[in-house]
Amino acid sequence: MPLPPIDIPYLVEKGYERRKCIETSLWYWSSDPDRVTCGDTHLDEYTFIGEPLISGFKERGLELKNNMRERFLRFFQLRDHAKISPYPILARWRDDIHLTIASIADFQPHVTSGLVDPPANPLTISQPCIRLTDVDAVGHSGRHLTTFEMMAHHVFNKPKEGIEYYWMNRCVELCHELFTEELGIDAFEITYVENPWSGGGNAGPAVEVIVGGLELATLVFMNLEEDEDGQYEIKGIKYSEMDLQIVDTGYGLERFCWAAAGTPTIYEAIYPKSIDWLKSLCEFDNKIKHINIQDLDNLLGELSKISGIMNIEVGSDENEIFSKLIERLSERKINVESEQVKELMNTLSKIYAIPDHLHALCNMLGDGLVPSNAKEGYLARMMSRRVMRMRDELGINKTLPELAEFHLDVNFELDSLKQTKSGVLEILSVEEERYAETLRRGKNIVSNELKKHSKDVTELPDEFYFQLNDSHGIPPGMAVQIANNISGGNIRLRLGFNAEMAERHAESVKVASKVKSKEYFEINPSLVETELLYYQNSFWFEFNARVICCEEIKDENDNITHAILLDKTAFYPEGGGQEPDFGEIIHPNGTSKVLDCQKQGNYVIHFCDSVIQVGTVVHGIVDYDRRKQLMDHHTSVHIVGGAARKILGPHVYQAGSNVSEEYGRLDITHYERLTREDLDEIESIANEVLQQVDSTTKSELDRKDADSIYGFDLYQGGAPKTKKIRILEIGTHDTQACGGTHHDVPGKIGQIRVVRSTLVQDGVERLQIVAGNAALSYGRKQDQLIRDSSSTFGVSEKDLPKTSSRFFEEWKLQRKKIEQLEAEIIRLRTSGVDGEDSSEVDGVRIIIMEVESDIKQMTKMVGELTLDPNKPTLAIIGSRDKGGKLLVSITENSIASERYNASIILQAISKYIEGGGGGRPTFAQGGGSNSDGIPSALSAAKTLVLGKWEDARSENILTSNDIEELIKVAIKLGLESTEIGQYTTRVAIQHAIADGHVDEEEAKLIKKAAELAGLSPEQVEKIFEAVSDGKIDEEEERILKNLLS
RNA sequence: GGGCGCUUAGCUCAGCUUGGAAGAGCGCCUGGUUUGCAACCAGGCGGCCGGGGGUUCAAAUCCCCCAGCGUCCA
Repeated sequence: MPLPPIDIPYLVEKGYERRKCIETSLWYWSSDPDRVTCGDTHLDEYTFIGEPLISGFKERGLELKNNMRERFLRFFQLRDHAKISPYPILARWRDDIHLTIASIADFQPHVTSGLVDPPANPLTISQPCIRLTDVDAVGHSGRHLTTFEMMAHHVFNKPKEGIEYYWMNRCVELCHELFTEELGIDAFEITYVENPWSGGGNAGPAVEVIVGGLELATLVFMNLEEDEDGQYEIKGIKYSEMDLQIVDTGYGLERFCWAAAGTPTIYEAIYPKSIDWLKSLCEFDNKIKHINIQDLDNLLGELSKISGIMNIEVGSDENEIFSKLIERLSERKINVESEQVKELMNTLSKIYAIPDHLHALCNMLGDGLVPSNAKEGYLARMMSRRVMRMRDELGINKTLPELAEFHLDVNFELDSLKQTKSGVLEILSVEEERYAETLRRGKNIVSNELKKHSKDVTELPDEFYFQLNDSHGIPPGMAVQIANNISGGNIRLRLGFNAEMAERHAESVKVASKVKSKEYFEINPSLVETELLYYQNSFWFEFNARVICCEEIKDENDNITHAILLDKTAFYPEGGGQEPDFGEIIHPNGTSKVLDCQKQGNYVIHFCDSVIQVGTVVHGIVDYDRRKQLMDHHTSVHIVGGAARKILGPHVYQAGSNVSEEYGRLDITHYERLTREDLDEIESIANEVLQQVDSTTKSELDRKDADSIYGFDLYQGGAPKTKKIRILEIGTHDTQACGGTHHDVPGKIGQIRVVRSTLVQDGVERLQIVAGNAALSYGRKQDQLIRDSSSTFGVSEKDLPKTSSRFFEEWKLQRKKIEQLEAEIIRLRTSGVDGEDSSEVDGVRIIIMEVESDIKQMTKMVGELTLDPNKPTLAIIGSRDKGGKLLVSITENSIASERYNASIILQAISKYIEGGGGGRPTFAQGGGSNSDGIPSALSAAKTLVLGKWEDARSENILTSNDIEELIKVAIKLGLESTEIGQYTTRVAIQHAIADGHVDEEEAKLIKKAAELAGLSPEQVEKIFEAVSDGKIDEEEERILKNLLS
């Protein structure tokens, strides 16, 4: 069933009525008898523009925000709410969102799930938030912001435990008092709209508080949780009541300020100095001079009123919006042209959006975020690029750090930031450089694309714009501008293109799959949870315990056969980046090796190589050397992390870590590459800590207390998921929540070396650390490397760098020398080919030879042979290299290239090496798998090109089949000759003699042979007559044999 | 987390569609020109075409895998 109607006796008392909105059909409460809408419809325009609804606030900007916030918080403090300091804007205590998007986000999921107590109850807070979903509307609508403060009062009721502070009625009462008594808003202007809220697995009735057409607050009464069998249904999802009943309110600080200022847009209320500054920087007055607008403020006010009720959404058609705007304006007797308004809005929207974006950016960076091309860091990059793009479009000649510095000075309380001002500016300066690089590359790509089109092209392919945007970060509008700058052309973007692109992106969005934690086997929940001895003392290595479960299992590691649970253990299971303990378990029937150790729920599973009887008491022994080394590395990781933060700045945050026996690995966020000097400094500080900090402090605190004592930098190892938090303090150097095992005395580590750093992701550097014994053996290994290398060179260790670079230089010189000599050999080889390898046919030099070179040298050779146009040459060379290589090359544009075709010749001869090949008519190469066929291939070439058909037959190198094939090729090439005629005739005669029979074809050939043999016409005729009867007698055979010789 | 693009000379990049002798511009070196510099002219040096597999006679080019970088979207 749907939620029941809301009953608010307090409002009834105050003369409010519950009515149904004629536009939205939502139920709302109002004390204005004439009201027919809920207040938040396209019929309700802002009533406060020029006539502030909240009185008594003359100031603007930061001061206005400060005073308004103070009024709000004090109001609730005076009514039994504890004031809570705002949480960070980066929601690092959560792993489902990057940014804090609402005040309630501070308490999710740990408090809202009931796991952890709230920091106070009831409480009030003003929480800075960032929401980037409507980023495109910022500056255009007059009210959208990406960054804002959500003021709130929260209550966490637990009726079952008798904890009940207040619920719906009192909440509305507080809200109503705040608006009417504290801020002096006319009750007639306020409507309360019922609109159930749901999200993130929770839901409940909710009331939107609309004042003067603007939603100033939302009061949510979260008392439902998602439940398939639940009795309530909201937006198709079923819910049931939960134990916790939460009052979740949200009051928009900036909207309060706007309602108090009555400025045309929200931006003028909160960023007035920035807007004035930007206007003067881009010479706004000059820009709008030609637009000829009489009363700008009036126009803007009306525009804002209209756009406030028009619900401008991203992707809606720009032209349609503007024509509607013009229509509405003319109804108000303001006559302007569409183009004028468009131009004005295009400029103003950027002037409005820049301070908003800078505010979000400074908030993020101020909280220690490092820009990146992935994850939360990308959000900062996106915002900074938006700012730079708008700045460039306005023609403002200021760097990003300059813009940010002004913004920080004017709109921020600097001491509230974690990051230093210079840190923020330095990071932005790096971002600006990277943006310039992206732009430069983009220009290159556009320019290359233009080369593909004619000069008067007016449209570029869609695919080009899509790719330029998605892969190279250049939006279509900018691409067009760049293109026109380069070509001076008249390229335009197709209408509706941007909307199409947004649609395309929407299509490609897929739902991310949830990762399930691994289950090794099903554990009976009645079994007692494992008592963790390693937390009681991290140097507890031997213990007695009782086996409570032994399960036979299969594992990748063949030696592991059984999973064993004990009632208590000193074996540390893999977790928090620390690898598991190994060791052995001694039991009455022998000793089992512990080869792996994992945690599942609250159980520690020991993976062993043999069975142990359930119920037996066993003695566990943890491998001390391994554990000591793991602790050396793990504690070192914390020490190095603290040292890096000291050296590099407060933005250094742990982005992951891994601890093994060989080394420790620590990923930290940082905005530029680390130098060896940086690493040396970090290393030095880390080692100082070993000297100076006598002992570490380990404690276990309630989440609520840990948050308030240490703050949220505590959770660098990941979002905490438990009620109790284990904390490791290393003096004043570093404090972290960590479930790993650690030294009590840091000095026991001995020494720490930061071996190297690598970039694992944009904005994340990985430090590799060795400590304790691993540091010692690392040093030894390094020494060994140097000893080995220097003994190879036969020099002392200190001469190694000098010697190795000398050797390297010499090696390069000698390699060059070898190449030169090889070239020389080729020249010699090719200049001396006039012997048996070379001959001449009708003015073309023919070179056919076998060489002992690879294909690269061969190509150089034929280059030498055929590049001279004064010496028309056909070169055919073969080599036995790699299954046989053949190369045919012909001097281009010469009589040789007219006569021969390299590709055809190559194909005719490459079959002798059982291969193939191809190429151009003047250059062809091929290879095969039978290098012994090279001589046959080359003599085939000789036969073909030199016409030595007789030699081929008599020398018996080629079979008659081969020769017949070659003859076909010769005819294809147009290389017919007397000898081909003679040869084919001879073959015909032989056939005739052999089978004692002559057919018509053979007869003709024999006649031709006779002619070519120089017989007189009479003799020829006689022979022809003799054989043309189809039979051959003895006399005729004698004549034919004569012919053959 | 997902999509797309890129990786070739010291630098910036063509070449890949359609496999067949690795290119251009800048820089560097030598020479010419010049009082000298810049500019110009001629010549030269400089490449495991990111790594690994595969297809093919033949791969910078086609296919698969990996890495790095970039970029858009979550």
